[in-house]
Amino acid sequence: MDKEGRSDVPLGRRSPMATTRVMVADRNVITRVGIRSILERNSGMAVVAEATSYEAVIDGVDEHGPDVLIIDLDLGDDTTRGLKLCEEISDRYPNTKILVLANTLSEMIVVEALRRGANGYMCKDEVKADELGKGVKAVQDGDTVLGRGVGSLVARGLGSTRGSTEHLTDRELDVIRAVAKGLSNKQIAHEIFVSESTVKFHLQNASKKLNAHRRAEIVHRATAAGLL
Amino acid sequence: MDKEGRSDVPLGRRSPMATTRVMVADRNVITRVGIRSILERNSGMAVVAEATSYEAVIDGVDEHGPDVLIIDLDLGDDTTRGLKLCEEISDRYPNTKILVLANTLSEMIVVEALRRGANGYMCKDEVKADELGKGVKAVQDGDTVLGRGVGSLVARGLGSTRGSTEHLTDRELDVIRAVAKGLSNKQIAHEIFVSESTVKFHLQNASKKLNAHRRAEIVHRATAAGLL
DNA sequence: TAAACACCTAGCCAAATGGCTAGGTAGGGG
DNA sequence: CCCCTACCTAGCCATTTGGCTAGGTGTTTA
Repeated sequence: MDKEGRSDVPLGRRSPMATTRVMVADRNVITRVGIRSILERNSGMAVVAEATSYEAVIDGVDEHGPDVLIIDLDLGDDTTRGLKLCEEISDRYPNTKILVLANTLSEMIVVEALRRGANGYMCKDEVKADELGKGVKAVQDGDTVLGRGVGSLVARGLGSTRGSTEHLTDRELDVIRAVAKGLSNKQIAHEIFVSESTVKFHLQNASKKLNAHRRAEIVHRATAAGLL
Repeated sequence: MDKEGRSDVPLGRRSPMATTRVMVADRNVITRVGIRSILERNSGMAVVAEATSYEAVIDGVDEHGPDVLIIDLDLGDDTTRGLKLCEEISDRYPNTKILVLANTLSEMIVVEALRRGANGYMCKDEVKADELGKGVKAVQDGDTVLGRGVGSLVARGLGSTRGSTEHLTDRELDVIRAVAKGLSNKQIAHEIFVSESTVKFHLQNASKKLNAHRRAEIVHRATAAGLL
């Protein structure tokens, strides 16, 4: 998996030309083509790489050292991996700015992504064609970009006194996924090899974090947040 | 908005040229641009209209009489409207073939869409670039197209003895939405002005239709099916 | 007109849930 | 070293649920 070396090539601003080198990570061809078209239409941008899986993102960034990585966090069946990827990329390749382009909009994910090194967050369904290019330029310049709707969402979140943005632990997610499958606490306990009490414990904690009071609501909110 | 007339022009195969006239309905710019790029890349196709709302779809079809309408059923906050739209379009404009291009894949929605006049169903995340063009051509030729993954899904569904594809009634959806909000049966009963018994009744029916046994699972499945 | 459907209501009972208190371990970081 | 976090367990009790049976209405459709 690990391709070794290659870090000897200086990343970022390597070209004397003013073209912004963009990499697109999205499992959806239509979206990739769309982004490419929009970006290459007018402004001096070039899509130099594409990826459709988490592994390919790392490889691509390592190989092409793009100025900006446009990424949909949901590249598989575990959005959490997308978050971790942000952390890894921003950590190992600080010259590559990250612009998250998500399908769904959830305060929790937005905050989490930014906390882990993303430089911008936009929502596919909200963004207008020209905003995409501007967003890419902005993150490249070191700005933090929050697309249409995203900014106000986060602002509202910050406004509320409570830090409603605590993120769920792995175990809590395990339990929630099981709940979504319709399992009882007893069944879940058996499935993940803990006692029923523990299952209830995790659910109680998840309830508080998600501000829900019934398991059906927990599932709903977790789904809406894109955690499932 | 409404450009008047134009319906005097005979629809379909109007042009001596072989170009297929396509209309794209999707709220997402990126997707619209992507589809346009892919279709116009090689094959003799032209995107003659776009729409981003349910109303605009009708207007657009009426005005441009496209050969094929590529549509994402989810153009607002109620997928059900997308289904109804299929019915209306295929009813009033039989010369316009409908190719559904969905984000999510749910047997229930697929079957329902086909039943209501859609000529094809593909999933954005699964489709490959060349398949899109082929799909459009195929539905234009009168074929029924089921994209990658869709076919096998439906086949599996038909294979199972049970007609697991019954669709939820309005009332059932009301109740499920309330459940997703975390309300108890009592609260739901109060909210929609029926007795608690009725709420339980609707939930029992929904359970059977969705093959779920717990309200959390009902919410999950309904969400996965794009009904929420 | 009969069947089919969506809709509404009642009551029963075992099981599951939510909300709480009150403990325990192990690891990481200041 | 202590604090914080994630993780695990126990018990209590009121409330909610799932699953059932057994009715009712009005509308649409064959």
